[in-house]
Amino acid sequence: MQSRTAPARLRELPSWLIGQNSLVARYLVSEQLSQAEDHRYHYSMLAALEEFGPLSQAELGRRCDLDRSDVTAAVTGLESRGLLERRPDPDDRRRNTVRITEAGRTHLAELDALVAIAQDELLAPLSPAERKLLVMLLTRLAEHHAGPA
Amino acid sequence: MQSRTAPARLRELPSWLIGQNSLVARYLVSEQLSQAEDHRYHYSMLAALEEFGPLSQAELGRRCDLDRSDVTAAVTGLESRGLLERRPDPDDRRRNTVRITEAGRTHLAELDALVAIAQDELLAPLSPAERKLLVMLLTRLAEHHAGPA
DNA sequence: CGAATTTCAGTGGAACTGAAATTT
DNA sequence: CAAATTTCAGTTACACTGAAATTC
Repeated sequence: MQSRTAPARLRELPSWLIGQNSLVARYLVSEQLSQAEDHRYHYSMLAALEEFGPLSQAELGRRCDLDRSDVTAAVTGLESRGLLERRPDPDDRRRNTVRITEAGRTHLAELDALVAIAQDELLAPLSPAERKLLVMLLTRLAEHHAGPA
Repeated sequence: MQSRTAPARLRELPSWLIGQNSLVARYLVSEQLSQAEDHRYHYSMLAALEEFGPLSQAELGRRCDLDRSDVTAAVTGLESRGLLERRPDPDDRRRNTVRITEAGRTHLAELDALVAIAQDELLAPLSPAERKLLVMLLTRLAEHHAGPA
């Protein structure tokens, strides 16, 4: 991050602390996923398809908070690697139905392991109880700001 | 953020929770600072100059984790508003010495108040004790990942 | 007709890189 | 000569926008 310590005004700011840790988290996860030639949104997309079943590209974008255009490009990439299938939806011919393949499920399990390593690196200085506490507090914040949109 | 709930795999991930809250935090702080026609790095720079005294542009960039080029542009902007002064350093003529002005200190105090509002919005669902706890945990993470660079 | 979906081309802002000029 | 500083021009990665074609 920065080469010298930042101003105390910033270092004590919750928003700054979250931002710094977000940079670290992004780096650690990206570093792990790059070992599988993947990006963070590849993991999100495969996870969404596994959890919710087949989705249209638009719905996949909503679930993963990705732009429609970026979904189109990413689906094309994952399709060419055989990790998902894209087929026209017979019930609504505007849509493409995207579904994860068996190879995709296998791949997702590998990404799960890589992502878990990154989580452990991120939370290294905290005890199991402290990790649970942190996750609980962050979940409450996230849910508060997601609900009252 | 996303219009529908994200996969559980993601929602339970510490790195994802931090990332989501980081987006919220950035938005809330930016929204407040925009009332003063400022950006987040304006606040960082004025805070660093107030806390550390006059700095070269390079050192200011290190303290605020900003690129040399971006510092040049931002200093020019703040200088034109009279919030800081940029003078050649007589002791090392490669450098510009940047110092905050009285108007800059006054302005910084206003930004402090705006940033405080954003912190309160961000942490709204947490009790004072929980806020302290969260800040403590995030500080430990940040210091761990800053130290062992 | 209005609205949703997919696709592609293009835009915009932000962080960064390279190179030059100067000084240590 | 190597390294640091400032500056500017250009680049790159990334998210997004606009518009077209199709379908609901």
